[in-house]
Amino acid sequence: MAERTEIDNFSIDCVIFGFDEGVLKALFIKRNTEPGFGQMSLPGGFVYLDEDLDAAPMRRLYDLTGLTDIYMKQVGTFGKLDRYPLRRVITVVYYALVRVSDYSMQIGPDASELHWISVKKIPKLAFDHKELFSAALAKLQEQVHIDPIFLKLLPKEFSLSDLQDVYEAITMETFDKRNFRKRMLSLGVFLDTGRKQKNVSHRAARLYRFNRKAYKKMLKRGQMFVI
Amino acid sequence: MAERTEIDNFSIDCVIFGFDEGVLKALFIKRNTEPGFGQMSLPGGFVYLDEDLDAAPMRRLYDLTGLTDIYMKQVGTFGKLDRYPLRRVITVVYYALVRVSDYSMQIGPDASELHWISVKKIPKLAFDHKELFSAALAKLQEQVHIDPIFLKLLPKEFSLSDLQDVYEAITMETFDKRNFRKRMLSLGVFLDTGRKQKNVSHRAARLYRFNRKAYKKMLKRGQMFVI
DNA sequence: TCAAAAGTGTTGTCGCTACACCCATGT
DNA sequence: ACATGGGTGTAGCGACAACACTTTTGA
Repeated sequence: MAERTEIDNFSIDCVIFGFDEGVLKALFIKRNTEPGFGQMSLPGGFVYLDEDLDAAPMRRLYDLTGLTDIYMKQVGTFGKLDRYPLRRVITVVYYALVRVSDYSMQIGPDASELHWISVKKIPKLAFDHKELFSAALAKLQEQVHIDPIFLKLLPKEFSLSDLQDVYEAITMETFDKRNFRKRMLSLGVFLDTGRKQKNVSHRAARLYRFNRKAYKKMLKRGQMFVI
Repeated sequence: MAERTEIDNFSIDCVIFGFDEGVLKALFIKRNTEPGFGQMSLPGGFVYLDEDLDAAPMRRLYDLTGLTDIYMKQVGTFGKLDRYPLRRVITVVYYALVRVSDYSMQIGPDASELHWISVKKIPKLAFDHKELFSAALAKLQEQVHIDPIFLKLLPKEFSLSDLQDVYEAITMETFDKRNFRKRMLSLGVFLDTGRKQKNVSHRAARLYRFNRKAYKKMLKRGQMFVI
């Protein structure tokens, strides 16, 4: 591949959220270069001069994990003078949502170690990455009421308990099971597949599928995923 | 003033909202340089290398209008390759809220003309500024339910009708007068000053003032300005 | 038979909506 | 006296919160 020019005072950082066994996690890199050697940080990188801004985080995520077609959303842009020690760098933060089960680990050249870490147990991060991460989490918590975010975190077929687990993990609240189900089913966007869970050591749950057409109608009715 | 280095592929643009006689307006510049000569555009400019990102739109607004201490909020960052004809420029959009009555016109060197234009009658704009403007308006429409935005648009003392006018102008909806007042007064954050309008050719309205302490309590109760 | 999670209805309360007329003031 | 906006109350309905037990399945 030919060398491409980077805009070297302009970067992107990604907060990659995944959902794993009822826990909301994010993907971090242990830095193996200075500055910040040995510290955890968000995966990020510079933007190429001949690359759309929104393409940069996608490319970075692909290099890191091999995943494509990932849902990404811009969180905000951070540009304090001292946020990066070597020089002045403005960064745009994105969050991504991935199914951890789809995820295939591919360690790129500048990522010595990748770690999924629970959002409730975030360690000290390099530079101002804690602030970037918090902004992304706050944005996700806003969006969960507006968009069908669970779609990007759950498999195609899922139980209502899975759904509730996602909502509880993101909002950090707990909900009454009956009220939650009533509310979700009343939206009319979940289709009972007739199938059930297999190989579970308890009563098997019904599996549902999201119905996009019904979702469009729901939006026209002005309904949301607010709980 | 000493010359400062600009980051020349990185700019900010401002959508400056004002409220004037019941109409929500935004401030535009008629460009007097190429590219886009003669077209309306958002006030914007480059970021200095030794300047915090968030300081840049404040500086630009000050140069343009002489106003300081203005409420500003980041809308988003736009970075398509072809968005600016001369070269690759990534731009961060901010919106600002000003009281048109406070506003003192000061035309800077690269602004041949400034115009307040109703958000319902936006003309063709230079480059991708229509998209930037629309994003800012959408953000404002979200925020109006969350933050006491009217404070930045109205004088210190205002009538409930003024308040309703602001909400209707921003949301582009109309509300029942009785329900609107009931709702707003029930929040307990508006203090009757005992004063009334002067020199109006109809019954004078009571003037209210916003109570910040009561507002903090309201937030703790989890209430919002949703209508 | 036990453990673990799935699944299921009702009732009360509170908040929202809809709706129409009289009042104060300046011209 | 008239035009203009200011100011007020109620009733019905619908949405949400609170709440506990039975069912299914595999180990």
